[in-house]
Amino acid sequence: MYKVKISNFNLSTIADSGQCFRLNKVDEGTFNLITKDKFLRIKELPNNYYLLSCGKSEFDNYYSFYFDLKSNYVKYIKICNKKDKFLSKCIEYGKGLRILNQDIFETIISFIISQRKSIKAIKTSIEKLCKLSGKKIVNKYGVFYSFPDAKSILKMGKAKLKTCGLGYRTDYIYNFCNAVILNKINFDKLKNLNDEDLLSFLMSFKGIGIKVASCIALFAFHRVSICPKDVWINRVIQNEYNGRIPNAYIKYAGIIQQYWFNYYRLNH
DNA sequence: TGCCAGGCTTCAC
DNA sequence: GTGAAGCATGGC
Repeated sequence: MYKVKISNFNLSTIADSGQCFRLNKVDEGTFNLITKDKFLRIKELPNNYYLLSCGKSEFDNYYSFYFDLKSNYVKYIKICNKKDKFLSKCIEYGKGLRILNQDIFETIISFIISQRKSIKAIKTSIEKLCKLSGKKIVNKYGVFYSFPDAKSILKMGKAKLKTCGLGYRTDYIYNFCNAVILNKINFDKLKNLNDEDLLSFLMSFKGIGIKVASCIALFAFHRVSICPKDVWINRVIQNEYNGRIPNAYIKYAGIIQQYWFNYYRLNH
């Protein structure tokens, strides 16, 4: 167990933000997080303290980066034009938001699943996938399942994979996993690509278009200028900004859109 | 119960 | 290059 103080951090907001799908509230102030094959229990304590089920070294080496705790969100928030009442409202509403650094493979599969699904439905599909092909994790908090790797997903076969409620996305996922094994894709090397090349690489796979590629680039590669445009963000841009993102926001458009998304999705 | 969801591919034009 | 049709399924 490790107790640590974290400022500008709100687990409920992050859990509802649609960037990760396995951070779940189990009780008021208590959350479970499964990333890849790791389980974490987090409990909120008074005065911005948190009790984590991991040790200090795991926190320093993994979760501090995962939750993007080294970034200064006050700096990001300052970009907001004070006259922009809409964004100010979104930022106030989304206080404690973080753009996570998630596992690349897990993020790719999760966002292929995400297309034309509600967040609730995405979570259901992902849990089924993990239960059918992930590794069992048993601890004092319960029974959980790791996020499977490409090999485990392929081993299931298409028919079983489809029972995760994937519909026409089944082939996309199956083919991507096949490519991972056959082409021996080195995910770490992708980190060296510039934004444009990274998006092109991701979009070379069937089932990954500009929106899904942008989500992957932002939520797994931390490309904070890339702005995924889904139905909600398009509505915001149309209804609040006359169809165009203000120039001042372009550098951190990925972060700005996350505040927009959180607010707009839950208030319209 | 019909409509919508963190869209993409395919096919006209 | 742009626009529209078709797509599987869960959740509300």
